[in-house]
Amino acid sequence: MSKLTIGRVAQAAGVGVETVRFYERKWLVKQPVALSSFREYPPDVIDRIKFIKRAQELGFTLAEVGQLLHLADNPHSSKREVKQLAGQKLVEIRQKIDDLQRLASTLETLHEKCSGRGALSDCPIIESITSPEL
Amino acid sequence: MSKLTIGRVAQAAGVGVETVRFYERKWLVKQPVALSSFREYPPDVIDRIKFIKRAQELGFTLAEVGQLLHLADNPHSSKREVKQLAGQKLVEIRQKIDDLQRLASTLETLHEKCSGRGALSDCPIIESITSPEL
DNA sequence: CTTGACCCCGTACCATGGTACAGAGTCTAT
DNA sequence: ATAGACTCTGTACCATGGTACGGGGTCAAG
Repeated sequence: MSKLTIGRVAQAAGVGVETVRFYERKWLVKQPVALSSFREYPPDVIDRIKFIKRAQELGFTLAEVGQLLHLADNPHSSKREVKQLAGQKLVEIRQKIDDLQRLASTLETLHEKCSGRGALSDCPIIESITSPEL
Repeated sequence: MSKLTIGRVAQAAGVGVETVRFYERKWLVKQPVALSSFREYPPDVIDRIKFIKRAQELGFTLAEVGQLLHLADNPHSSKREVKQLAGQKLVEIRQKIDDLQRLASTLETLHEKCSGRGALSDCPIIESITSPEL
């Protein structure tokens, strides 16, 4: 008992079986020592997979989740390291927001300037794409 | 004269030769009628490629750029259609901004709550990933 | 002892927007 | 006529995060 097959793990963690194997290939989940010919997981792997999913929701790539897990696994790691990862990610996200906001305001201006009526001639959107004149 | 080789076109448009061929495969640039065994482009293909690049900067995918080009090529198309594409894109971008802002504020809260000092125990960031309790 | 459910591995495929290569052909200038 | 620069086609590869499939092996219940 207390050992889980990959199917049960996947089910409990809310992912597909293939995803668990994929994470294993990416070293996010340790390959379990199996006595039989099937993988046998300790129950805590479920939380590990949920951790991965949650970290992804927070914007971390799998490579970064790997770093987070490595920190969480290592008794010598510190809050500083984790905070730094989160800080970097925050900077990245803010940058992306900034880019998108500039994009949105350009597009918004064009959208407003276009009457949306008649043939394509003098369409401000097409014209702006044709000659940006920034 | 007045016919350009792919190398000159690419150079003039600021992209690689492979990119021009890639656009051709994606039907964004018409395959030119060649008398010789090399592609021979009319000069206006340069503007077409610049259009593609500019539209990408405005957030359109190549598939959407294809639609825009199709509209721009077609004498029966209307401002309405172009405005609609721009409007859809605008909605998409605003949605993305919204998502990222919620992400940033979550991450910001966690980042602030973490002292960044000491070992990993009780790190609010790790704890939040471990049990989201949203 | 057979059926069905599950698992194994390896590989290929999806979208996105290109980039890079091999091995060949062609064109231009000297 | 030959070197060098350019071009041709077709295919494979990059990152990202998986998903899907083929062809088997294994395991428990009936």
